[in-house]
Amino acid sequence: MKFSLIANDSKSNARAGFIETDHGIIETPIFMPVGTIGSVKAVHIRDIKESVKAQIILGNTYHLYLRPGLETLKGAGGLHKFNGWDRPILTDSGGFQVFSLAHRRKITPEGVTFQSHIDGSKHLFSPERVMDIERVIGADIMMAFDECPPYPCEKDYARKSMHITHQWLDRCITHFDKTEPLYGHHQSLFPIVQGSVFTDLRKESAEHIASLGCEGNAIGGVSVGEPIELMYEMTELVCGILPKDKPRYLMGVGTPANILEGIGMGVDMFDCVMPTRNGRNGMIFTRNGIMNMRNERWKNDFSPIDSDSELFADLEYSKAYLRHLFTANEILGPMIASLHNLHFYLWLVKEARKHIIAGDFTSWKALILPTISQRL
RNA sequence: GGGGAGAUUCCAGAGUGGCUAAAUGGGGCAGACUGUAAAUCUGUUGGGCGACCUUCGGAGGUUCGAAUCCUCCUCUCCCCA
Repeated sequence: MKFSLIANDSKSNARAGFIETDHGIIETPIFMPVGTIGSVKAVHIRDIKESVKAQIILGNTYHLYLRPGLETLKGAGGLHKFNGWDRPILTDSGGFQVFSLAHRRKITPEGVTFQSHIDGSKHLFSPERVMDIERVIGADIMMAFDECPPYPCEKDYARKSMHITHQWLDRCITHFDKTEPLYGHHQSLFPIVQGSVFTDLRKESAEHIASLGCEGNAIGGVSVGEPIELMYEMTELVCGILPKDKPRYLMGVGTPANILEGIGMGVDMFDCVMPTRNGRNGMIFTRNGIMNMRNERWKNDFSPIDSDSELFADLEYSKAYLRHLFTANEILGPMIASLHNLHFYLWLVKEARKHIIAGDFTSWKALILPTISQRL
């Protein structure tokens, strides 16, 4: 994997570049659609490629390990072959499930024991095991196994959790170095900065991560319910410490506004379930603001969903029709909204990249931010 | 013609003397959602800011008090001829 920077914004820390992987180039800053179980929910892979124009998608180690399972993934020849996505894939390690499935897991120094949410069976996720699974999945970018602590969280706990994450990281790196890719393409390992909302812990974690010389670095433990100001504060602090010549990935973020702010701080990669999950729940993001498509106000609005968009669905379907699909609980509603939101997110980061290169990112961001954040 | 069942708030459907503006669904309206246990979850749904006012097919009655008991009326459904 190779990361190259082609432009730096003069008024902010935003930068534009590209990542070269064996499955193709990723232009940064980039948004990565989330495809937890090997599917970006409600959207065809073909549409992810041709309409959304995504350059990399996510998969999740925990979910894919439980279902379909390693035998199937190995039999398919890895996730790329299994789901038909031939571009880069990043897999989250299951660290987020340590947080989101907190009531059915137990953390020990060895790793985390999960009780499957599917059939109740017990599974040990150790750093070594997670590396093995991510090798089987075959992701171009493998995330280290971490603990994502909740918010709020006591500082003592945050410190302990961070140290466990660092220890696990050592074991991840050791095991990663000992193992080989299974399908002939290069895989990279990204470590994750933790430290909750405590500046000294974040600093310590970021410095530790920065010293390891990995191919890219991630900021985790954000967007878990903390005030947005704290998320920004932590992101800015950590970006100032992580190496400039490696991609920075802000995990789980976020709203369109969060992403633009993150880009301004020097983040290169984002992922979030928001465009798909909120889309399935009737919320769509546009360059003119945010709409709840279930609201009565769209009932007789026969104008296109988004006349500024180039997406076929945005032009061919009306707001009234999309509202009808949602109120009728018709599956096409979530499909259109998910497609639309992903297309918008990818448009947003592409536009940001364009303005970084053109040198007017900061003024463009200031101009667009209030508009895309408003409720319609 | 004979016998039986029933009419409840937008709909379906509980409730059978006071704790009932009335369970529960559905529908409607609104909100939440940030490395996905999510096509999920939450709130609200007679009027009024309020002490209160108007509601359970219609009219009358019993009672301190009725959607709930009685009388008549109107309408609906089922079974037998």
